[in-house]
Amino acid sequence: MAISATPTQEACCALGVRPIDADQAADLARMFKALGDPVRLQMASMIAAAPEVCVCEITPAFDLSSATISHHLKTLREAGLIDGERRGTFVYYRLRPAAFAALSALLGTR
Amino acid sequence: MAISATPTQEACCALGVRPIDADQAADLARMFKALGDPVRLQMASMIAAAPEVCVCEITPAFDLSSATISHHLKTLREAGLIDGERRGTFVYYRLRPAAFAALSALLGTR
DNA sequence: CGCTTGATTCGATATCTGTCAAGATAGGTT
DNA sequence: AACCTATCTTGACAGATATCGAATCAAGCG
Repeated sequence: MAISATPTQEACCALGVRPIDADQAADLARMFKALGDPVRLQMASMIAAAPEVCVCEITPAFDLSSATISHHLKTLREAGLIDGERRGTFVYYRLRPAAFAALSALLGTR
Repeated sequence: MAISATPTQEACCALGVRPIDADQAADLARMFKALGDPVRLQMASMIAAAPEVCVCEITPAFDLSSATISHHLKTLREAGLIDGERRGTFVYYRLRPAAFAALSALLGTR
């Protein structure tokens, strides 16, 4: 029996409602992979806790060089999870709520 | 001012409601990392689409050796995302819905 | 028991990733 | 202009990861 378009009780979550093709999988996997590092996950958590966060606040929160911090922020940015904006000397990052909502919906039951 | 227990409008999602400590971050990151590979994400999607799926159905769905398939399933299993059970010659995997619900809640707005 | 088939583990290898030091940019201040 | 600070980029390297073939384990069957 084929998988129907209407979600049946068989599917645990949206993930199972319809098969994921390779292109979608690549995009989504990039986002999950970005969250798949403890440092980046904590960064995302920091950024999620406020409307925006300055890199100058993120850097001292980790025992890492600023090069590494910058690299992780780039990874999150290129995955589409955060957005950065320079204002004067400082750079501020904020979350992209739509990206998080999409991932949440994919994993969620309803 | 400390971050209150009640989510304010500042927090995009549960991720930002309270800071994630390093232990939590490690556990959660392992789950996200497991989903952060296109092959494993498609595997999870397959498994999510049915109550349980035989490895013998998963293997031919990818252009990979069975050793590699087994390795990816182990990664998902060790991340706590799926459970495997041997019945006779075959091994069947099913999703752990609680794990997916937890991730979904973490990323979701509400 | 020996054989076959499904699945996992082992060993090897090529690639990817996290990290830092050092150099480059951007923007403000004097 | 020269200088300073915040951030990013580059280059290098150690450790992790994806992949395979071969060996091994598990279970049914002759």
